[in-house]
Amino acid sequence: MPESPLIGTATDNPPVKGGRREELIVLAASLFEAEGYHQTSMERLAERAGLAKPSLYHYFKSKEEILFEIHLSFIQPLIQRQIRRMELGLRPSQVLLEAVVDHMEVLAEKPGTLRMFFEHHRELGPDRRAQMRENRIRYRRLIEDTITAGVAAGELRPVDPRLTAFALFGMVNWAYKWFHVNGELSPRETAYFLWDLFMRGVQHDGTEAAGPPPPLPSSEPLPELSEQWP
Amino acid sequence: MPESPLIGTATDNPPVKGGRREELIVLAASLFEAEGYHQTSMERLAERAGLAKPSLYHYFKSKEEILFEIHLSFIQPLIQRQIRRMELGLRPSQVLLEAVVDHMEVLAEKPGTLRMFFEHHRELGPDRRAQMRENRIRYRRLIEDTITAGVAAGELRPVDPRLTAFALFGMVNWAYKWFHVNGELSPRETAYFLWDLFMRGVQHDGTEAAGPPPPLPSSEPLPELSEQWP
DNA sequence: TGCCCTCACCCGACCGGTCGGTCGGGCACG
DNA sequence: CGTGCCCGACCGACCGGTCGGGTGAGGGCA
Repeated sequence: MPESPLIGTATDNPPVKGGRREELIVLAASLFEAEGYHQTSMERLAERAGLAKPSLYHYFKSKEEILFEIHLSFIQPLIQRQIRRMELGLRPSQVLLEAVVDHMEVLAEKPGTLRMFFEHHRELGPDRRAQMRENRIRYRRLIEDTITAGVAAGELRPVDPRLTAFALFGMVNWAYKWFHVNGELSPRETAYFLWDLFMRGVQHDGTEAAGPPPPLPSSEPLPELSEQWP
Repeated sequence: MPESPLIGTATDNPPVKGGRREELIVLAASLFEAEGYHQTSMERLAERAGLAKPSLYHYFKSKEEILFEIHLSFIQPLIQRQIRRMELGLRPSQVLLEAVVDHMEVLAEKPGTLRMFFEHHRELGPDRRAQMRENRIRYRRLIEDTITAGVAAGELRPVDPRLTAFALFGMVNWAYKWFHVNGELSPRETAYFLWDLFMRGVQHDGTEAAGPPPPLPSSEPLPELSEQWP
């Protein structure tokens, strides 16, 4: 049984449409990644697909629809997988690690997808944009809930779930800017590095902030620099 | 004495050009933020500036030049301030905090600047893009060096400076996606939250990873989900 | 003081190119 | 003989950028 209609369904919009469509979506993402979304014309995409431009419109109603499908192909499995994981009764920390791994694997397997998702959602029309907004919020809540569960289980110290989720998202999502397939680190290793850093930051501190003292109020910063800050 | 020529200089290109130019740069950034870079025509920008389109070309040679100036107005002060801070002999952790604060303050004071810097650098022409690449790398090295210094000073546990810098950048830079001026947290408070989380993650662990055990090798994840991951 | 020239600043009207998208039709397979 | 798939040719809109010219404040000069 499908999701609530607002959230959107993957490829039921076009009824059957064989695997070619999905190939085109992946191809489009990697082309947009390489040459930029706005810099890539439909003509160019068709060329790379071995088609003429009008043929693309046999598979998609518009360029925006392609962009939207790229979005869906990322967020839908991510949400579903996260839900399943949470149902399995794993430790919250473990759930978080697997979520991070999911992200990093998309990075490796569907080049461009992450960039489109993070940098071009505003180019979607109002309806689709709203739909993606729902999906984003929904996924974020899942992560927040996992964090909250981790706190309740005593795995994490008491933290603000919202801010903490944002921080985790930042660390992980940012990787699309620097992660290279065929780099020294595999997606899984990268995921583990980031997750480990995050977990350490969020664990109970045996010594109650042993390191540098919180300099929040005292650090009115570098007065002689302030004025040259426009 | 100015920087190396490749790195670029702020507003010496146009010789004098009163403060109007800078106003236009800030206005453009906030407009691009609100309506999208490609969705904002020069006509529209002119309108919001109370000018006719040709008048814009009195101040800028092209739309790309505006984009470039937005980039510069962010990265130049950031680099200079970071260099100065490092020369002052503060504790590395303190230097990092101030750097994070810098980011968050730009977010509050120059809306749109961060988004342009992170999402539209690929729209710059080859020369300017290369120039910004230099600046990026340079700034990253400054942060990496600060991290290395922190390790040397015993403030941080031994970590990979490159990966750790990326993680920090992610946490901090991502804030442009969720931070709201007039939200509950000020830029400084937000900076402190993120910095604190980071520092905890990077501190010496008194108990050598007291929390969850590293599940890297064992966690071949959820086989029954794997196949539905395209 | 009055004149003119310069130059920063401004604009209505226009242009050329690009690009998303369409039209009408062709081919082949079940 | 429909239907999935494909295409050459075309169109309309938009947008970055230009052209040629206008205005007025300031400054040198007689």
